[in-house]
Amino acid sequence: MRARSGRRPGDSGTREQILESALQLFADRGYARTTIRAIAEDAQVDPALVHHFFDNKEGVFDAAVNSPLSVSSVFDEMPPSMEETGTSEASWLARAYLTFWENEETRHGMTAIYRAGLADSATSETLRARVEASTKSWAASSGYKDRPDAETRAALASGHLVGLALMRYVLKIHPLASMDFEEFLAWVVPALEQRLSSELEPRTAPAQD
Amino acid sequence: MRARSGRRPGDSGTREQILESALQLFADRGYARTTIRAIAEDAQVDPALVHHFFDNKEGVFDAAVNSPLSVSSVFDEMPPSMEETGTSEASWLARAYLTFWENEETRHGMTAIYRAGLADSATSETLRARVEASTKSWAASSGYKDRPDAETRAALASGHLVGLALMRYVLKIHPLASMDFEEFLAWVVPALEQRLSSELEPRTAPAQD
DNA sequence: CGAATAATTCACTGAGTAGTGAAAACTATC
DNA sequence: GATAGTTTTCACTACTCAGTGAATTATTCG
Repeated sequence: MRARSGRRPGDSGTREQILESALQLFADRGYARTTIRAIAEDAQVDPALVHHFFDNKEGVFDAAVNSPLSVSSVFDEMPPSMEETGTSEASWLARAYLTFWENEETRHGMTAIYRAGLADSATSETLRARVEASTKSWAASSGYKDRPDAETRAALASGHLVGLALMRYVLKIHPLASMDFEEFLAWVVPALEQRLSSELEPRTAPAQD
Repeated sequence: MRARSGRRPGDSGTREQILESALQLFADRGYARTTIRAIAEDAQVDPALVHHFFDNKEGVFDAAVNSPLSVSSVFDEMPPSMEETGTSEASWLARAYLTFWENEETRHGMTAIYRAGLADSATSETLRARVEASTKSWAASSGYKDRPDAETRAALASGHLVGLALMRYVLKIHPLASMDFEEFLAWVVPALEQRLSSELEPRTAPAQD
C-alpha cells in the first residue's frame, strides 16, 4: 500500500530538476523567503533529498546560482584586441554585462544574486567584494588604467549599469522594461562612453540656497 | 519579587524607542531577517508590546520607515522657480535625492525601503509602483515634459541615481563610498545633465562579432 | 482617594523552519 | 542472485517565529 517510498524508476535527472526549481524560486522570492520545502515541492521531491544533494540551504543557493553562469568572470573576459579605443570598450562592457540580464537563463542567476546580496548588510558584504573586485580588475585592464581617476570612473560606470539593470529587469520600470534590447543599449552606451572618456569631467555644482 | 512586571515608572518614549530600534534593524538586516523579538530586545521591551503598538510586523515596518521621511514626496517638491533650465534641474534632482541618502537619519529609511523592495518579486511590485510614479510625476513637471522621450530620460536618470546610491551607501564600493559628498555630486551632476538634455542622444552601438 | 485608562509583561499557541538518521527501493556489478 | 552503492522517502527533532489573551502596574483625572 505504501509503495511510494524509496527510489523512483527511470533514469533520474532529479538533481538538475532541483537546481532548476531552486534557481527560479531564489530569483523570485529571494533567499530568506525561499524554503527548502518549497524547492522540494516544486521539484516534486522529498525535502530531505535536497539536503542529501546539497547539504544545507546555502549549498543549494550556491549550486543553483553558479549552475547557469559564473558571474565573476563577466568583467574578466575583456577581448585583448580593444585597447586605446574607449568607445568600443564601453560598448563591449555594456553589452557583455546586460546580456547576462537579457538572457532568460542567466537572468535568474543575476536576479538571485542581487536580491540576496542586497537583502541585508551581511550578504551585502559578499556582493560588495564581488562587485568591487570585478570593477577594479576591469579598470586595471582597461585603456584608461593610467588615468588617476580610472577606478572612480569604473565604479561610477558599474553603478550606472547596475542601477539600470535593476530598473529594467528587477523592478520592471517602464518604459525601460518594455523597450527593445538594442534600443536600450542605444540609450545606455553613449552615456557610458562619456563617463569613461574625458568628455565628462567632475564639476562642482552651484550651491543651492 | 516579580516587581519587573507592568508599566515602568517615568515618562515613556517607549514607542519612539521601538521605532528607532526597528528602523535600524530593518536597514541592517532587511525585512525577513528582522524579527519582532530582536526589535523588542534592542528596545529593551517585551515583544508583545511591539504588537500592542503596531499590530503586526508590517505595521512596525511602515511606521518605522515613514517616521523619518516621506520618500514619495522627494520628487514632488520641485521648486517652481526652475523651468526651462535643465542644468539646475538635474542638479536639484541629484542633490535632493542623494541628500536623503547622505543624512544619517533618513538613510536608514532609504536603506530599509530598498532592501525590502528588492527582496522578492512581491515587494518589488510595491517599490516599482513607488519609483515609477515618482519618476513619471517628475518627468511631467520638468522642463522637458514636451519632449517625446521625457519619460525615457527620466527613467534612465532615476536608474542612474538609484544605482549610484546603492553602490555608495548600501554596498559601500570604493572609492565612491569614501569620497566627499560634494565630490560625489560633482561626478554625478554633469552626467545627469547630459542625460536630461539633448547633449546625449541614443545611438545604435556597432555590432559585435 | 478611587475609577478609568494606558503601558507593560507573562505565559502560551500554532505554524513553519532547517536539518538528521535510518529505512526502503532501485540500479549496477560480480 | 547476492552484494554493494545510490537515490529516495519517512519519521522525527530542535528551534524560531508571529501573534493572542489575560494579568499586572503605573498614570491620569474626577
